[in-house]
Amino acid sequence: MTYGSEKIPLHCSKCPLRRLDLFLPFDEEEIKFMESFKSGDMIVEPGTHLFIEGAEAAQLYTVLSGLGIRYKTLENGRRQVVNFVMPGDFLGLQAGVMQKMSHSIEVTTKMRLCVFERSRFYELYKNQPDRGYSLTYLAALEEYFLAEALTTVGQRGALEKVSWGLHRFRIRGEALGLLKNGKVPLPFKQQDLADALGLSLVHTNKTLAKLRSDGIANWQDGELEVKDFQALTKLAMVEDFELPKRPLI
Amino acid sequence: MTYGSEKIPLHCSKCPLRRLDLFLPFDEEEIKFMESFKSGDMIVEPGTHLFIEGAEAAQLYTVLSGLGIRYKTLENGRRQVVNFVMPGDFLGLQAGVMQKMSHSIEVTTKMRLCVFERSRFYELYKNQPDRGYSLTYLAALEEYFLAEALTTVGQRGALEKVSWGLHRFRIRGEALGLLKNGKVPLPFKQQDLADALGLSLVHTNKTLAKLRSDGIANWQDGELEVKDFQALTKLAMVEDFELPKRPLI
DNA sequence: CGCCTGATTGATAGTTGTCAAGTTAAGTGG
DNA sequence: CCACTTAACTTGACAACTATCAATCAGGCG
Repeated sequence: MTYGSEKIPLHCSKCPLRRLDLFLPFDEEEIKFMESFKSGDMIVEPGTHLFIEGAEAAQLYTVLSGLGIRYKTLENGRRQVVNFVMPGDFLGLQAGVMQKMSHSIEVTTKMRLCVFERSRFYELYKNQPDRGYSLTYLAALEEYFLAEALTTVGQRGALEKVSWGLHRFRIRGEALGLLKNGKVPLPFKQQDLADALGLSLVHTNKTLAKLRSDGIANWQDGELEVKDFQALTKLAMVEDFELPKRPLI
Repeated sequence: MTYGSEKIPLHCSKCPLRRLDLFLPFDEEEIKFMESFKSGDMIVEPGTHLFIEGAEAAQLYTVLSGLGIRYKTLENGRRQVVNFVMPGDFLGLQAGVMQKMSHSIEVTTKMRLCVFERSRFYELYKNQPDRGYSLTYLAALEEYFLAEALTTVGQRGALEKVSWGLHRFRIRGEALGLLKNGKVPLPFKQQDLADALGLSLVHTNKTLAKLRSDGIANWQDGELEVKDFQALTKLAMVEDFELPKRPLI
């Protein structure tokens, strides 16, 4: 490990994420088990690749803070951003059950991780059925988000796509308690969003400019400010969207 | 249930799907448990909706034979086909762990199903850790397929998309033992494929015509004949694709 | 100050969508 | 048994959206 990683002991019971409404509650016994299951903490720098598409992985992670990107690459060099990684996400579930990962994960901002050993993965199912259940839950959630993204990329136009993306960022950021003064941090590049939506960088840029000049949303200097949430919601066609609660591993 | 359903007892140990190489092996005890877990068989006619987006579901299914479509609809009336349902697929996992389904499932050809009660879902985790593990496995597989589809819809051009779709059908059909005389059954409509790839019906049709006139693949009368598999593979940009084995529930 | 990355903008080209009409095959009712 | 209807598939013409190309601009950093 030359990740520039360092030890930072943090007991699960003190995990700041638990306080968030976004996550399903934990009982004492579960916390105790997870504490024993956890093999350590780790901090990684921007640019680090936590997983590489097609490779096996010895460690699995829960994101405590920081942001990243899940992506797949094609023979022709193009890249599809499959999802954005945010605190609370469990990374490596695929490597846990299947042999390898189907996508890569790159760290965008300094990230703090909780580390687990893949070799002990099956223990969860054997000793803690609830935790196994939670893992299926998380996998089903990922499936849900991916289906939404697929629908967006397949059926929405450019303005709707970008609106959908920003709406999604705003909702997730808010649920994580990152909303301050009407703004959520959004330190990704326009190219990242373009690759997530299946649009070209240029067209994404122009669409963002339109949302800005129409007074709907402002994404600049790594921060997103939604000025007219209702209009954004309408453009994104997600009238009744509610971010589902999720288990924390 | 007015689905025109009928009873057809079939013991799990005699399930014809087990013989296929596509599925991971089962031991005696597992078969015994599944037999007790299963609540019945059912046959449904084309046009039936097994699940409706957003609704809760009391039953979960394993597809024994027949084909179907998973899809989501948007406010503007457009439809995204999220995946095609084939024998061996487990339906309703999302409803099992989360409250509701994020997509609908419609039956395309007469389908035979193995039925389970959602209320007993948690038993799997409690009493049969291996089965719980398998469910996570299946969910992770779905995630994998969805990510592939997302990459296709987001980053490939029309000819590549259609090639990818046909390649996928050919591979899945073959793995299910449906390949006969170089043909696999493909009883979907062009509109279904178009909705899966994020293309218009007209353009999909014209792209299929091109593949046909180029002597690469022929999809007509509900059957797909791949005449130049290598060329198709190249167009689809899936050089080293291997269909992963999967557990059967 | 020069270099590099990311963002921005205008001009142009191309792929894909939309419209409309026609064909084929299969069913339905008189 | 035959006209009529309907669903799915075809095909050509045209419009629209989005990509690509090419510059320019702004900020960070050695």
